[in-house]
Amino acid sequence: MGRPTNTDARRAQIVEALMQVMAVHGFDGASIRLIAEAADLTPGLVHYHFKTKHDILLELMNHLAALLEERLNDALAHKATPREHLHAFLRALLSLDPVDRPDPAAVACWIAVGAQAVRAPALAARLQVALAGLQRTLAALLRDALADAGRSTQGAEADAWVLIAAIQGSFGLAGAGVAPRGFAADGLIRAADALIDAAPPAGKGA
Amino acid sequence: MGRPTNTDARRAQIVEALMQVMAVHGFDGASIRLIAEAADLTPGLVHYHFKTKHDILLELMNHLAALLEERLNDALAHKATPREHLHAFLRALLSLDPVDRPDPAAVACWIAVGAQAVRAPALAARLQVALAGLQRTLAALLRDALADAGRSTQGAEADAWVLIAAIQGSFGLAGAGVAPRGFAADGLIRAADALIDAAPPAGKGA
Amino acid sequence: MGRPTNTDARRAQIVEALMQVMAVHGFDGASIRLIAEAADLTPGLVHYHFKTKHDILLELMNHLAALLEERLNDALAHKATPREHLHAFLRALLSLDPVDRPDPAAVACWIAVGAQAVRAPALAARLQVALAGLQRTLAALLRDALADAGRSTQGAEADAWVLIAAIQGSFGLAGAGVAPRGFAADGLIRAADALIDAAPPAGKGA
Amino acid sequence: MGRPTNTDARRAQIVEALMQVMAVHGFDGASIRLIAEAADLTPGLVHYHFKTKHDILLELMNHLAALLEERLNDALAHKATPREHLHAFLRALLSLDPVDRPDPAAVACWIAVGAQAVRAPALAARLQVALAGLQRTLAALLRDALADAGRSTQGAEADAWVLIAAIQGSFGLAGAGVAPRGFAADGLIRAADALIDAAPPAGKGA
DNA sequence: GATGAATGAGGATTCATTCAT
DNA sequence: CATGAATGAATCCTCATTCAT
Repeated sequence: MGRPTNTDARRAQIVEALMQVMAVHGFDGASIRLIAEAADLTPGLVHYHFKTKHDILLELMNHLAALLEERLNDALAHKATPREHLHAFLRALLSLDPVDRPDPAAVACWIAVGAQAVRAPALAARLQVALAGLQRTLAALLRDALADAGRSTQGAEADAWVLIAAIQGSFGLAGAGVAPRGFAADGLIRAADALIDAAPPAGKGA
Repeated sequence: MGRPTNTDARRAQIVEALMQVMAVHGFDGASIRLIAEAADLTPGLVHYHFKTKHDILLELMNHLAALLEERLNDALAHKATPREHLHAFLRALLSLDPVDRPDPAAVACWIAVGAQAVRAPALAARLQVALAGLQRTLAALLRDALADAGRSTQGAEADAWVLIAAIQGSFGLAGAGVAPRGFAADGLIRAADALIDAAPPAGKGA
Repeated sequence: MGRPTNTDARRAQIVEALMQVMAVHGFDGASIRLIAEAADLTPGLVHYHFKTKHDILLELMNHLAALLEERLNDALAHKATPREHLHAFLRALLSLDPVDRPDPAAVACWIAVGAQAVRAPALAARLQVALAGLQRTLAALLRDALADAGRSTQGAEADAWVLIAAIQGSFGLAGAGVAPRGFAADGLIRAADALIDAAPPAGKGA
Repeated sequence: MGRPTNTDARRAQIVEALMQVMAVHGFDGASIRLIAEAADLTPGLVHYHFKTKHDILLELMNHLAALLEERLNDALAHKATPREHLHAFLRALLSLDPVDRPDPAAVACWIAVGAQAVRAPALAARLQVALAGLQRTLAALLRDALADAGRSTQGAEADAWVLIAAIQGSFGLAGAGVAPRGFAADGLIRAADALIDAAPPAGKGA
């Protein structure tokens, strides 16, 4: 039966390496040589496991999406009032939850992946799926909180997109060193609360 | 005596070409050859007018900042109620105002510039200045609207940053083809209104 | 497992190619393309084995120094009277010994390397080591010959430098096609003899 | 009659600039831009006065030859004993005469020109003429000194070449930072004296 | 699986030279 | 005379990818 395959481990190793390198150098700056060095492998071996550099990026996208989903599930596991639930979720997304501090490289990559998606349709498709999932979860949480506050849930869908845009944007601002450090989590929670509180009362049929 | 200078025109031409190419290929993908072709010049001439490719990017950043400022001033020129003022401003930023549709390339570039700023301190500095200016304007508008609504203006600064993050983020989402087309302007205006309506009443000293 | 290395052979091949090309075109004229052609390799491969062109030059310097040392040792191996020893050494350096005619490219390179050393500190350092070793050997031979002739050995150090300067200079003159062909060896041996014969007698402790 | 020509002054200015730049960067490193900057001119104007970069080098060679000749004449003007005469001449060549310290750039250029002469026949020819003139002068001085010392003048021609080689070589060693600073003048004068003192007596017919 | 040599295209940049003004 | 734009070839070097071992 020969030697047991280590392909999965190697692929994970390479994807992780791309994430680290890409966080610093961007996708174009992440040469196969740098990736191989970060993974402690040879360039040739990288291409044995991935046909092209772009394929590594696709797998990294999957990896990031999985990390995100995991984080979401963690946030949803804690039972609390709907509004606290929403707060916990936003904090988790923005990585400020003190219990579980994630890889800052993942955040940096998220921006880089977004920039790259403009010109890589396959990547954009995967990103869209991940974000759509995120939006669904967020919208559900919003609906719960709105209902709990006796408000119409009609705007939940759209509000969820706005919050996601704000999250995505605050990653970018943080990456560029713009905006006061730490404004994001507090600001977003304020905004979410405002969206709930300013929603029209549930009332008629809506 | 001597040949008249056309440097300013040429530089503008090259910056414009970088913007067009960068919107499609990103900064790293915008080779001097592509830029030169887009500007209908020789690669050598591009380097005659700009010492390095990065210098073109810096000038493009200035150009984008100028476009932004112009758009801001236009938005502020129209007199109206404070809230309408704010709405007009947000619409202008998101380029959905039917009167004055801007180059979509500028929007695409804005994202690419943000991604590049992580690795280019000079660029990040320029971006920071531009965004800080934008935040000041937005905060002022918010304050007016809050005051007019009899609300405390205390949160205006922070709220302005959140709105900017949301704007920046919606550019990114749009670029990646994520999120329903056109959600941005309506969503952001809803959010801005919510932030105003949910603010505590002005009242006691706060 | 894995492909066997041929780096050492390739590097030697490239260094040799640089030597041939440099002898004709100088260092600046020795483009990577020319070097690769001379070595029958691709330009890319040259850079696979040497990070920069300057690195090839450094290794060439080492190569030349090794060739020199080899030649020196050969010359010192033949036993004879001290003065004959010195003559053999000078002839060997000037490459006129009919028994062992060296690569004229090596001589041409020696001049080019000297000219380049002005601008390349690392190269200058290596050159200095090689020449200092040469001077030590030459001074020792001079001392032997002086002692054998009953002369003071005090000036041996300085005289060795003068001889080295004359050797270096005659390479240059030969390269430029100046000076009668073949003047160098005879002239230098005459000069060495004169320096010995004109030295003050050993006598008092000096 | 129009504006008076300033061509000669401009050409001299450019030649001088090449000398300064070449002393630091070598001939290949001396770009037209650098030369123009050093001469406080525009690149275009440089090519108005010289068809090619190589032409400037040729004129520089002439300039250096003229400087050399001037220096020789100065040295020969001082009357003294033949041997003192020779000493003065050597000191003058090696630029250690405290009365008239020359441009160190000229010395640095001299080496660079020599290295370039290998591949520029026209340059080599001019260099040859200059050095042959130098050799004639030096041989004459040697002959005087030999005759004055009652020695045969037969070896004067060859000895002059050796001294020139030593001078040329010591420039190179100095440029590369090799050899003890200042060894050159003293060493060469010692060598010249030795060549005279060790020459056979004039005697029979020589 | 793994190594490392090899390739070829393409990257930014420099530069001598020409020429319109 | 002088300026400065313009050109095109050549520069070194990097890189994703392939392949022999």
